[in-house]
Amino acid sequence: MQTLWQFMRSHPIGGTLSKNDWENNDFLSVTAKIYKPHSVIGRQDDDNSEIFIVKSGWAILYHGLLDGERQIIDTPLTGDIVGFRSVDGPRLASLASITELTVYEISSKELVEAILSEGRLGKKIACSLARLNAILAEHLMNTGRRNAMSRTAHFLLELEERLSMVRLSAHGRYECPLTQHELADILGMTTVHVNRTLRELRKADLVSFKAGHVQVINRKKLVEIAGFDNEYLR
Amino acid sequence: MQTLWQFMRSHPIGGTLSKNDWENNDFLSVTAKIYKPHSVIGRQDDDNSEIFIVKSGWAILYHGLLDGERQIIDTPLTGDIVGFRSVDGPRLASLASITELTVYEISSKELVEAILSEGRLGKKIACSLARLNAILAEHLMNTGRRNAMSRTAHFLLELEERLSMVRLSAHGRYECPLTQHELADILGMTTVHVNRTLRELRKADLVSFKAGHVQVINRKKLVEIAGFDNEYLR
DNA sequence: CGCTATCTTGACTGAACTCAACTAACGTGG
DNA sequence: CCACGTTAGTTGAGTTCAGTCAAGATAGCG
Repeated sequence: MQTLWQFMRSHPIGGTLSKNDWENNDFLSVTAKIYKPHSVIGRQDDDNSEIFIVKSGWAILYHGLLDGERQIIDTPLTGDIVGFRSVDGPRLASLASITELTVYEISSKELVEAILSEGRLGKKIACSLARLNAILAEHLMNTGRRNAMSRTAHFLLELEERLSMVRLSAHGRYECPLTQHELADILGMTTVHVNRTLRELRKADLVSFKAGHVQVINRKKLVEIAGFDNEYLR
Repeated sequence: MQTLWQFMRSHPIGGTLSKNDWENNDFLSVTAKIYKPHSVIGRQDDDNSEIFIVKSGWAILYHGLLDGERQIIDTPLTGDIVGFRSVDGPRLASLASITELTVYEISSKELVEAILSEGRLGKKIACSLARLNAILAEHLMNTGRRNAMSRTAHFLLELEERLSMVRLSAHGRYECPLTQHELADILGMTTVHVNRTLRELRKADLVSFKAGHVQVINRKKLVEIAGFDNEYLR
């Protein structure tokens, strides 16, 4: 059992709040819950209204379409908020763990009440949502206006940047537990084409993705063909 | 010159606040500014940090890529917030008017201060951003996992729903001042293909888009091929 | 050791793009 | 008021990038 102030200090939401700020607010308690790899944490269309904040591990947030296809909306990482809705209602997307995943689970109603009585929390949540917005907008450019190469390159660079911010990447290297199939559902491509594209990227000595390990080889060129600008992740 | 409470009562952000709620807060004044059709209200990469709230008219929020392509992120409508960022920094996208456009312009810094001192504002902003998130996620499904037909159908249904909420659509009819070229940049397609797709939709007696006028003809079938569920717009 | 998930590759297909030409609508200035 | 330029929309022919289908390789696991 922990209070929310602990979350507030986690990256990338930032830690401008001291523990003291929250002493009168520990009614807003959160439990850190641990899930096994490949478990479903929250299911699309379900009515349970918890909000999740990722503490550690990899997850995917996805929406299944009627024809059996799915689109992965985002890969929430440490500090990211999932499931906040503008109104009461069913979940719009499912959250599933990829690795072992630790999440804070907060009652939606209690979080809203806490926002009402503590402006700093409202600000943090708003900022976090604004950042997610920017990420989604960038994914939209990816699927809408970039070809397979530049799209894949862009996403791998995004991951590198996001992971750096939570100390999970350095020197262009990081662990990425996503399968090519999952990558395909993120990028709006087929598994087969993801495979070919990764081969191309490797052959061009730009970036390699093998056995869950990503290594940026030629950052300058990669950034160029991806049209990558990290400003949106700040 | 108006105070922000006026905005708060506008759809779809909802009007749970009374004028009284804001009497001690009219330091947060906002000016409603009117722009001519096809003017640029805020430019990508610029450092001015106003936040815009659309009062009336049509606008597009877009991001230009290096190769001259652009992706339209959203078409903000009455009540929608544009330009809120998680940190200080340049604009991530440009905002341009399509029709005559009236927007409230609010200093980013002042808005954040107001959020800090008034929880209800923070809640409203957070909810508004969460809704935008849901819209972007849906656009992502569109470009990532739906074909031209169902993608176009989906967007036309989204517009119908969003416009209904601000009383600008009824009985499946609404005015839409977007060109096919703009539609293409929203949907991640080419102008030519948008044209062909609209013809198909018309020929199948599903929906017609002619001369800025949209008419849903067979809603049931249209919803079906689009895989449309309006829940995300609530 | 066999089962299953993941990855890889090749051959073929097709949805959407490109290029190009033409029509329609509109505005504006001579 | 018509001539001209400009923007928007339309259509056809040919191309291409990514998808589909199918088969095999690899590897992790119970």
